[in-house]
Amino acid sequence: MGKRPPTIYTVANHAGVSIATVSRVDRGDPAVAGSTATRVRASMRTVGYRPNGAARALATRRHRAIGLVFPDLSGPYYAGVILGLEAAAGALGQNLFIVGTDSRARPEQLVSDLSRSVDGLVVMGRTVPDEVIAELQRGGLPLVLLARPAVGSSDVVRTENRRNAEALTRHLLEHGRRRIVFIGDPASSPDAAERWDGFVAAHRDRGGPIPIRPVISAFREGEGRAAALQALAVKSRPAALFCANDEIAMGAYAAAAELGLTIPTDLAITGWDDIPVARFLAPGLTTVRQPLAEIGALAARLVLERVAGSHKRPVTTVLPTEIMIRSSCGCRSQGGTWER
Amino acid sequence: MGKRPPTIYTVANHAGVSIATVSRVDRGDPAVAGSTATRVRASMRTVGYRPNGAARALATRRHRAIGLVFPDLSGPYYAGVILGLEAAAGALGQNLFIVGTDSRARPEQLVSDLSRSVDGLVVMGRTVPDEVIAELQRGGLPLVLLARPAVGSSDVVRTENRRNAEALTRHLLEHGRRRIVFIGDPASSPDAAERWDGFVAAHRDRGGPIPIRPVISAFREGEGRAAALQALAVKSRPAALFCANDEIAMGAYAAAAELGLTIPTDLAITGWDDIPVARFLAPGLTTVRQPLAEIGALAARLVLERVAGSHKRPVTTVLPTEIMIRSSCGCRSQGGTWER
DNA sequence: TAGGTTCATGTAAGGGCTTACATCGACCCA
DNA sequence: TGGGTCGATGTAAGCCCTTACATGAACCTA
Repeated sequence: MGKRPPTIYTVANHAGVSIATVSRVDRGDPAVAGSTATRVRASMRTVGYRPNGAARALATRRHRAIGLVFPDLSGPYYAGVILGLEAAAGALGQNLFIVGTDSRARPEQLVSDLSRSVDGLVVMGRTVPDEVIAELQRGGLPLVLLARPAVGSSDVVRTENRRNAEALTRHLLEHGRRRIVFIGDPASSPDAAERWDGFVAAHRDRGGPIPIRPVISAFREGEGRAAALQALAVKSRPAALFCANDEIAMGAYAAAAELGLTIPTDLAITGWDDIPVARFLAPGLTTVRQPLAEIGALAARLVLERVAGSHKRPVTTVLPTEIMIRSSCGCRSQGGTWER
Repeated sequence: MGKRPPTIYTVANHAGVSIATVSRVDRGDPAVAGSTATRVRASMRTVGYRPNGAARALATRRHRAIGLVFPDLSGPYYAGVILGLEAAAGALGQNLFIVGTDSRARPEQLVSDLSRSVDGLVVMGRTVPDEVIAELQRGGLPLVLLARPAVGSSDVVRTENRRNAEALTRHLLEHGRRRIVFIGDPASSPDAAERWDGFVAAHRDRGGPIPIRPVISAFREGEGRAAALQALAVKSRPAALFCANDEIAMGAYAAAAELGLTIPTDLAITGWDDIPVARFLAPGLTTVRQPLAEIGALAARLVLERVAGSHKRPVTTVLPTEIMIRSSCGCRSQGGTWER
């Protein structure tokens, strides 16, 4: 019982070579003669050798891994970003650690724990106190911040919010929807705040005392539905709901259905993110596409560049977004035709 | 340039203690006197010490991490499982490596690479050749298989498919829907195969030559829509579509809308998984709930039990599923009321 | 006051790899 | 034939921790 697993020494003995040669074979070093390599590989197989990653990491001083800290792993938005991050990290030969802070008691502890085992870290949203971020940064850990205000000199990846929020709001206003309610909490994230800014700016441009009221809500269907029901319960019902993300918009769809309101005739609804299901809703959801996978991929690349030491100056990248006009804003034929 | 990061020795020097004491402080060993601990912690902070996880892993022979191999990280189904897995792993103090095989060229390579850095592995679906699984198993790596046929003596976590597929099909038949088409490829996964089996069994029970045709499709909205359009294009239009998962069902909703068919009056549709959005569709989607988070959590627990060596005998767990009757099967009032 | 406990800390031997450098033949050319 | 090259392999010094065991001081008891 408790027998030790085979190590590089086991293999070396079995094959009658030195551990250096075994190591070279394992790493595919071409300096090893073909015949030797074959023999060593055979030995590896027969003794059941599985190289120890920790030992390798210790010797090379590289973990070959990056960490991703998320507020919450669920939801299509996060899934999209993770997907892109994972693919990019993988393409660069790195493994990906993921950690969701929502399920954990002490995020700081968790993050500093994670930081022991990675070469760099991607931190998304308001998951970790700035202080912890700064601390890690001071320790020299390559860091990329996603959808989060900058801290010190980290790289930051964000997406364009303000301009398109303004454009989309103007679009609704120009279609005669005067009374528009913003559903989402501007204080919940920098992204939400910027969307709110754009929303307000569009109204200001048009002049006049137009009713603008943010309704607080978490960014999930259930909360969106509740907030929409509340927003629609007033005497002078709004003509449109500007939802801070697509999940909220889906909740708003449900609310509209419950109240017997037809979209977009009685009520226009817009979302944000362009999650995969957005186009399958009936009517298709007008929303703003974020390049989810690209956000993740870019973050991975940046953090790995830092790990490799190739860039020093902190970079803030703002990725473009794109307004996807479908039917829910009242633009196209109603019906639920399937649209790109 | 290239200055080495501080190690345990740096801290020991700075604090005037031995490295053993520093180690003890770092791990919270209560044997250290309070005053010493305080001093050491101060030194850690001032020199900017970040413990090296690889060195620790090497010394303890534990990576404190498990790996998760996925076919594809996107989609609500996978997201749900990952979420549960991550939370459970985190609660047990383990980190989680995730790897999606879809984005990678050589899954075997990838998995054996990953296996160097984890104490155990969770493999989901048909992502990796059985041979590779067997190899790892032989190497003594704790392994849990998810939604995948057993290989050798691994633990397996699955969910109940057949019985509820049969019950759901019978439900449709009893509501007078005679012509039902199964949308999904039974060959694509054991889960799909079992759902198909249940679907067939229900028909057999009712006797008679009822049209049963599986339509091949990947498990995504787009493919579901295409398959549904095809299924509905025949002269004697089916009265119901039994979709192998919810994403396919969403595609079917889109197809129905395009053809001007009302759900459930003209066409009943059922899904599988009960992804979060299912209840927000209009009409609410009748589907079968899988305990997504629980699947993941259970897998994490099992693999960690194996790591700890507490259980040896391979276990196959089949988690129960639950039929969620909403409106799309024709059961409740039509309209889009929001239902649990 | 000698011997025994207890508590805090130190010593040193690993843990399993990578890699700079040394070694050793074989081969080549003058 | 001697010296030089080159290619394949070995030697050994790390990489940074953990932990069994040793040490030593302080305190207690008979």
